[in-house]
Amino acid sequence: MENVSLKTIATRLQLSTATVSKALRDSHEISAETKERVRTLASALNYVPNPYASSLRRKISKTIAVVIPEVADSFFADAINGIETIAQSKGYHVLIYLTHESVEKEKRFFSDLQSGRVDGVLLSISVETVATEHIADLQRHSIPIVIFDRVCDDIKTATVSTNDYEAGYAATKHLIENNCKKIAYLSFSARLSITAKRMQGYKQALADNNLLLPDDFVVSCSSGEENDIAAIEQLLLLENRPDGIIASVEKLTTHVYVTCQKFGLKIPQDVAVVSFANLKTAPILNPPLTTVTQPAFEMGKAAATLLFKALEKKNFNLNAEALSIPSVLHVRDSSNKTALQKIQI
Amino acid sequence: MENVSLKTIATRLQLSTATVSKALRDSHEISAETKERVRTLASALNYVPNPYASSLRRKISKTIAVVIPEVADSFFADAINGIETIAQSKGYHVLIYLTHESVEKEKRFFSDLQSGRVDGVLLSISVETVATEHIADLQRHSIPIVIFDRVCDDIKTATVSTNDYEAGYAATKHLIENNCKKIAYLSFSARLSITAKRMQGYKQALADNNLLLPDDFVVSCSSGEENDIAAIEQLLLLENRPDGIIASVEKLTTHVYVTCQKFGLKIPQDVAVVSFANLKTAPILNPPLTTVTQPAFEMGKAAATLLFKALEKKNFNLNAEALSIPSVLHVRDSSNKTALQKIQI
DNA sequence: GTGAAAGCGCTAACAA
DNA sequence: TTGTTAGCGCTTTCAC
Repeated sequence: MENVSLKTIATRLQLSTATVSKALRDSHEISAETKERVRTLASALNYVPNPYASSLRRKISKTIAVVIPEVADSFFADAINGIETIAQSKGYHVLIYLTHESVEKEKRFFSDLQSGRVDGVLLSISVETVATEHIADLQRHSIPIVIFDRVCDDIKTATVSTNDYEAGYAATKHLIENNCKKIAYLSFSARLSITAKRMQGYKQALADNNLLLPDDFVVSCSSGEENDIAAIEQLLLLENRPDGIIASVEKLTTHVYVTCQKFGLKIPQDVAVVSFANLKTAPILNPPLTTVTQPAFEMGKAAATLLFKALEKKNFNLNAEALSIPSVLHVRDSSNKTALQKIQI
Repeated sequence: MENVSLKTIATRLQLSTATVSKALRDSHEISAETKERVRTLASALNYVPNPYASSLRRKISKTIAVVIPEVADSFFADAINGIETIAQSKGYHVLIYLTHESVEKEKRFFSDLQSGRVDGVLLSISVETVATEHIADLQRHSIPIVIFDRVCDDIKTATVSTNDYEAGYAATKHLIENNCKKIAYLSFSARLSITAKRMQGYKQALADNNLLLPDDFVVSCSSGEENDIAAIEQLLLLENRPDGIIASVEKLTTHVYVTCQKFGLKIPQDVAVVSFANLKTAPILNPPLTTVTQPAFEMGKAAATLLFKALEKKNFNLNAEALSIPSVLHVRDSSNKTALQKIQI
């Protein structure tokens, strides 16, 4: 099938491509009659403009990039959903890049994005990302970036996050109120904003309740599944083992549940559990899991909305924006045998 | 920051853009010395070629589109992972389009893709898709398409699926072997290849075991969460209620579990359950869920690999390809109190 | 081994 | 209101 271009239409209608182009973009300088003729033929021929030709000329791509660590995580899946919803409504296209938690990949993506391939970027940094020159580099190319969830203070731009500190505090307080005295915190990587803030909240709640805990109650889990499991097992084998656990990321939940079962520990009687998770199956776990649920979909929408504001108004100052959307504590049996609650944090 | 182009490098080196272009593409007609000078300056200036200019000229975009119903589903999340892995290794970019089960959106996406925006498409059709003209249209523009998971016989192209019929059969047989006599099947949409084939397997297994069941043991669930829940409740309130349930898609699992609990029905004693699902939490559900697990990641990789074969060899015949990667039946407590098994179907 | 010139399909400035 | 011209940044003959 031969491709139809502006020229095809122009020749057939004895017009110039410029006129056809303007007609299709509904320019006021074209007569109603010509517009009509052009539109009719265009749709009859099934004309679809070549976006790259337009992009080359106009220097805008109508495309954004989403750079995230992974998709197989309820948070990111929901966030993409939110992003895609907004992008679709704006007629934008969405490129997906997965870093798989590797800075090297992140850097490669960012370097490529200097090419003009996209008009803006939504980013959630990899766990390895400490230096942020690659991000600043892209900003110097005037590509607006909005960082969501896993933010980074070094990067001067808009952020969309949730109240991680308060959530960590609320989760811990909740466990304390349910008679936990020895609460462990499973960290993902202390470098990551989200885990760090959640941990600060956890520590503050402990301090506010005069609970002093040994150092090994904060367990770092970020060096592979095997190691994570080993670390969790070690924690639960401590003579002075915890009676409460806070899992700072969703994927640790299964390990905690499995390990408890392996050691014959009952949840919540022996160990109460709260996870930062967006699992749709939380209510049907054994036992139902108390979760801190992030507003993933909303965060995706908010981040995309901010990005489009920056794209639409060039004098919009992204640096001034730091949105926070609250998480929700869903109390279920894993931390509490009695009431089912939904607490806005 | 001003953008560096081929021209920038050419002027600085007193060369023509043609030479620079060839040097960067490592053409044999350029001297080693010139290549070296060009490469050095290019990397010093942080030159990144404009993909759209190249695309316009060469008529290839190094980009593929993934058109799927949703992301917030373990199968599609894992599949994207597989797709992205292959795409990254080929230096390709991935555009994501979510149909949210709407043909209208699917059609709009396919119409846009006629523009030359992508070199190929990976597709899993929406539940509403019956007519497939929009897909054939795109094929007429010589864009190779590989359909995965939710295939469609009307479309003449390569497919990657799993052995849905056998999986449906195996799941049913498994329940029968575990003493279920009245097995219900929760369909998603009978039009969809996957649910239809799973159902055929289910029916054949029933027939092979001389189990005759009333029509209302096949329940259609595809008209919204509310309705799905109502339908499942109705099923479990039947006087002659099922003692086994097969959920043909992941998202129905929660509804089944919740409804059973609501009615005080014990899984598996009162009702055994098997779900087609890729839930990472299957082992820690209450009770652990017996699943038919699709090889999502592998299917994504296989589909992408096929697409790239078609992209690389223009005489590669996609129509001849119909790959099937087997699912696995993970037997857990929801269908069986005793042994834990992993059965290759 | 290098360069000049044309052109991919579109848009924008300027004439007519 | 319409058309001419130039050019976005790159690749590709083809000449030198």
